[in-house]
Amino acid sequence: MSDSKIRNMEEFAALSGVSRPTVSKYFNDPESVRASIRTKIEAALEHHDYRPNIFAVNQNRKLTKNIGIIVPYLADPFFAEIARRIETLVIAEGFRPILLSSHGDTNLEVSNLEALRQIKPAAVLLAPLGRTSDRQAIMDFCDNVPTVNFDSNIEGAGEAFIGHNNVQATEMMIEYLTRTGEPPVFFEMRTPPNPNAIKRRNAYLATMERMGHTPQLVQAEGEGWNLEEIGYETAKRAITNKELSTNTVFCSNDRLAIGFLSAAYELGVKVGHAEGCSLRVAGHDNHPFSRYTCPTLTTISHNYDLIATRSVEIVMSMIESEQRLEERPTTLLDGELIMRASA
Amino acid sequence: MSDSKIRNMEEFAALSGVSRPTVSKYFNDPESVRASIRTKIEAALEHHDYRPNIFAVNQNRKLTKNIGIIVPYLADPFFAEIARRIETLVIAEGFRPILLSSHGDTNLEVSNLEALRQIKPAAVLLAPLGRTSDRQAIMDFCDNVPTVNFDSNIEGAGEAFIGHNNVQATEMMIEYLTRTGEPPVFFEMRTPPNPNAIKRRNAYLATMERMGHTPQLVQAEGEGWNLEEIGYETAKRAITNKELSTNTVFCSNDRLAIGFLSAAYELGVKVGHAEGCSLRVAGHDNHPFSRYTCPTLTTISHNYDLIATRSVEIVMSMIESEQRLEERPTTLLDGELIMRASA
DNA sequence: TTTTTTTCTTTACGCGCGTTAAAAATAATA
DNA sequence: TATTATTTTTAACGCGCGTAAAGAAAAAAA
Repeated sequence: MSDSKIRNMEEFAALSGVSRPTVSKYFNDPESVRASIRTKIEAALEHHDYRPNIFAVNQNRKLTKNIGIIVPYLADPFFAEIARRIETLVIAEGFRPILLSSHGDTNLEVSNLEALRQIKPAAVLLAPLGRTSDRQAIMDFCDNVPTVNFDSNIEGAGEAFIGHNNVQATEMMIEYLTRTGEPPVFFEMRTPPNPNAIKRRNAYLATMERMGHTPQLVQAEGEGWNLEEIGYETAKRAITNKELSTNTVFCSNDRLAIGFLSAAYELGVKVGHAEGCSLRVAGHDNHPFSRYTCPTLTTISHNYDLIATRSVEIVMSMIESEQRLEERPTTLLDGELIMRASA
Repeated sequence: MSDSKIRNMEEFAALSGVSRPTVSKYFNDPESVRASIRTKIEAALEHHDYRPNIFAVNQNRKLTKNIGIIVPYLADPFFAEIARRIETLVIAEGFRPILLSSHGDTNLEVSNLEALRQIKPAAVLLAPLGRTSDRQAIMDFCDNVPTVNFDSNIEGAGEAFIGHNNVQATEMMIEYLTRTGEPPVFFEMRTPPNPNAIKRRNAYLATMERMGHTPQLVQAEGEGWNLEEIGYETAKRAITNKELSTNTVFCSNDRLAIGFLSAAYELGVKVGHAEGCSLRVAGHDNHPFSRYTCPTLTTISHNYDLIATRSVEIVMSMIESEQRLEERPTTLLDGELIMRASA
């Protein structure tokens, strides 16, 4: 498979018996050269294992074959899972994904944007931090790089937004919980990092009002992305102090719910809809681990696959059409109720 | 902060009143130019926001400021967490981390290696898939790129290895479990993807023998990285069929343990060392979620920070000394017993 | 076979920056 | 102030490839 190392395209062209510009053409699109030539080049490739220098290639192109992906916190399995799917799709489309995590840090998000801009990506998929994002930096970035915003909506940022239909999902869960028992208390952070949480809170309040129930917000005080810990501590407090006005708790997201379940277990409070349980707990997101909590967590699934697929679809259409979208289409994906043991 | 866009270093040099070669020198090391010149350049930077074209820079350097990081499966919180720490350290050292996940796929691992090679990284931190890795491809890669192997040891690959002291950790846990109750059964996959698992199995067998207890392996048949599911299914089978010869289970890793706990809960088997519990379960890895399982998981912590810190340290010393290491130093980090409620 | 169309080869320039050698300017030392 | 050491400027080449123009060759159509 290999002989001597080849320095550059010039050398490789000589070895394959084809001129350099034609070889260059081949590497940009193998179909663009005649079959006979293609055979020659590919035969040479078998013996010499040459690949164009990626830096030289990118220097001479306005846009590269890179697609940037920024997520707010990669150690969160939710984003890890979405990133994984997006990467796979991007590779299948023949692009190279560049995955960056902001690790919950505003400055890192900004420098991730700067790093991507340098790389001249064909497009970027951006899931911003949300509340703590540097809005101006993001808007500037989106002016220069074709971007699709997903998960956390930053109004006006990017050419399109793909996110969750928090209203539909929240209504559905409240309806379910109320129909099968008591209306829920809402368990959340007072200052959540993610705007989805705000939408969910408002949807909770509106729905409860509409249904004629009195809402109750149980709020955690913490900051940051250590949501399980925040949920755990707050749940312990709320249960111990008997702060919950009903026997049903709707958590703003699954990670808080996981902390809640841990606290409940520790305090000997049995959770579930079965006999002998004193509390029901539901979550939101269908976290990869929600299937294995004790009890298994009733939650709302936001189809990972669809978010990934739709985002990549839009990005690809942007790249192909080579122009920005006129309006800013917003896709809100409906959630699906995942009924398990906890509620 | 910004005026007109600057095309290249030539233009920026003109604006700052310094010659281009000197500006180039400045960007490679600001300390290498006279203070008066530095002031001029930095003053210009305030107004014009110019940064050297990364492709042109890298094309003209043998090595870049990139440091590659490859992990086998980023959606696994264990690797997500390690990757996060490594990234942070790498950035602090003034390098740019390029994080790639193999998503459990041999071919993707190989193409990740190829992608990195193209990028001419200063060094690479590689956590391979393990059993399913293409050993030859990895060895070839390591010949060409200075690499540090961590987590899964591929014998002879890379300039150094940093991993877990599986023997010490396993012995410690068995000793603890035996001292506080019955000796454990070992719960694992028959064909684990990761070589650590094999080391742990062997350490279990050896330690049990040495202590004069009869070992028992309870093995899951699954393949792949969906460990919680595999643990869950196998635990259900083992508990239902009463396959466990003692009341204590030592899981090869925390993700299997999480599945185990879920199954036990579902079957109404109380887990823990407290009164009224019929089973003890321990894990291995101190998975980020092991703190929130029900009951909280007794496990062995492999200091994330140390793995990340040591790996980056070695990489940096390799880069600075500009030469390969003579031998292949192997660092095995001792585990720490994390006593929680499950055992 | 001749004409037309398509594709390839040759030649050459440009991308933005690293780097070097010689000349010029500046700083440090005597 | 004169001398020496250090840094900067000027000028120029090279990195590896994209790309454009003009002529040559091959394939397709007449």
